[in-house]
Amino acid sequence: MKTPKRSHLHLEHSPPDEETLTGPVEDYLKAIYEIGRGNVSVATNDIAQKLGLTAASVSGMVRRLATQGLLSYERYRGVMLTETGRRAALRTIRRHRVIESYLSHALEYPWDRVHDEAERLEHAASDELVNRMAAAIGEPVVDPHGAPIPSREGLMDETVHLSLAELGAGYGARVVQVSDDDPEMLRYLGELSIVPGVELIVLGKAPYDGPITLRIAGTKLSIGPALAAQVMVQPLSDPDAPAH
Amino acid sequence: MKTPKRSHLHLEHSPPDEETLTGPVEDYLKAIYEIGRGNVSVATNDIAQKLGLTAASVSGMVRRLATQGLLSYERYRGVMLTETGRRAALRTIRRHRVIESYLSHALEYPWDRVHDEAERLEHAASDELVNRMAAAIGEPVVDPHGAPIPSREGLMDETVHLSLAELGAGYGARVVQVSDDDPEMLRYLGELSIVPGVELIVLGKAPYDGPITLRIAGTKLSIGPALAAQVMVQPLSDPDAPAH
DNA sequence: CTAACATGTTAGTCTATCCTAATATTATAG
DNA sequence: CTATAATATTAGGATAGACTAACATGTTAG
Repeated sequence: MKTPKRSHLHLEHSPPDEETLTGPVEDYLKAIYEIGRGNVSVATNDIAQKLGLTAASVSGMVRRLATQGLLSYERYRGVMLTETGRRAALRTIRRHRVIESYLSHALEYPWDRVHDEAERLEHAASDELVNRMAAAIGEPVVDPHGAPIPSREGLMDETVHLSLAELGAGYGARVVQVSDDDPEMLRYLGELSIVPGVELIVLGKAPYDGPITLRIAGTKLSIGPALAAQVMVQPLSDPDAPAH
Repeated sequence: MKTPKRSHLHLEHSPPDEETLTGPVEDYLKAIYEIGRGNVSVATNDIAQKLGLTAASVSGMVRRLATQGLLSYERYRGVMLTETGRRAALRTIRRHRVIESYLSHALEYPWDRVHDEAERLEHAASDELVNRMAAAIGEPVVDPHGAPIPSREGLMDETVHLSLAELGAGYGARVVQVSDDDPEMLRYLGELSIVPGVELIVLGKAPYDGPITLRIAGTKLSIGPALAAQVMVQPLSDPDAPAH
């Protein structure tokens, strides 16, 4: 399928027969994918907020992307990626996450700094480079924050995880993924050893959105619910059972 | 010296208090540096040709770069980098060559493919990334084609080398550097083992721009003068002496 | 020293991407 | 079921970067 399907509108100036998306276009597709988990209709404002743009800018861009067959768009009704758009988004996400992993594993980048660097490199790196990076560090399946890396074929694990804030008192869980875009928060989580792979137990939750008390690797600590909401976990089978 | 000096023109719209050069601007500065070897006045047409643009486009851009203090410009008279422009150019050249070296050493990129990849990455990679790459492969001083890498402080070996085409018959020499931007030519040179570091002897030069006969590592071969002109060499002390 | 050629610049467009301000649509609270 | 709030879109404009066509300046050959 070399030629992307066109939408009903037909304002095109040059035939978009390509795979030569610009940086901003890749950013839009990625944002739309990440907000909509791939196949839900997404609101203009949410895209604008995620990209740090005005809603007006998003309206304009989204109209053009629709004429290029990357998404379907009904005004005032939001936006949904087409299959072509979805593939492009996943390609960019793969690049981003492989680059993050490579920086972390091969160049000892601290985990709070890989995101910004990858944000720029993802638009410049060729597929060949990304694949070589992935091979060099053993084809990782998650990035340093625990986010799943799409395969070369464009498949990604889309499991939705529970957040630590949603976990009931007494439950044990393994940290699966943390939000990746706030370096300061990442440094703080790192200090607390709240990183993908570690196991923890929720000792207690103060009411009215109060702090959550945890035990991690023998240490007791407590964090606020806003932070806990950024930490995705996989509950361990048995309440009160120690991390196996 | 945080504030770049302004030229006579004063059309600026936003204060360029920067270090935030765009990709195209970095390309212009790099091209001007490479054509002028750093401190010679450079012609509009030469810049246009090097960048694959029209002369008209270059005229326009160059005027803007002058208002930003990156180069000095007198219309119809060519262009010369300021100290600020020179530093920016060398920063980009360092990025390019470190990236080429890294791709080659750490990711086993073939030497004919590193240039194009670096051409895109050089605008996206941070100084931190470039420095980590350089450190990871032992602070190389030349790139895979033998071109010198500017230091972090912006100093570069500017030695001008003889080309193989200029070398007299009977002379021995060590290949120092080859032109980097033609992948096909690089593959061919690689097949012939004409790579930086190897020693060779010019056995003969046919007159009227005829082929040049060489011995490299025991093998005899001959190449045309156009190709030989792209190979820079360091003559070895003694004519007829075998490569020591 | 001037005509012809080479080289360089300006004028006027174009596209991509963003913005602000004004307007339109949809959703919601009484 | 309307008035208001929330959301989204259009209108109009800016900037960076590129192009073509027309014009200007320099250089050089007789």
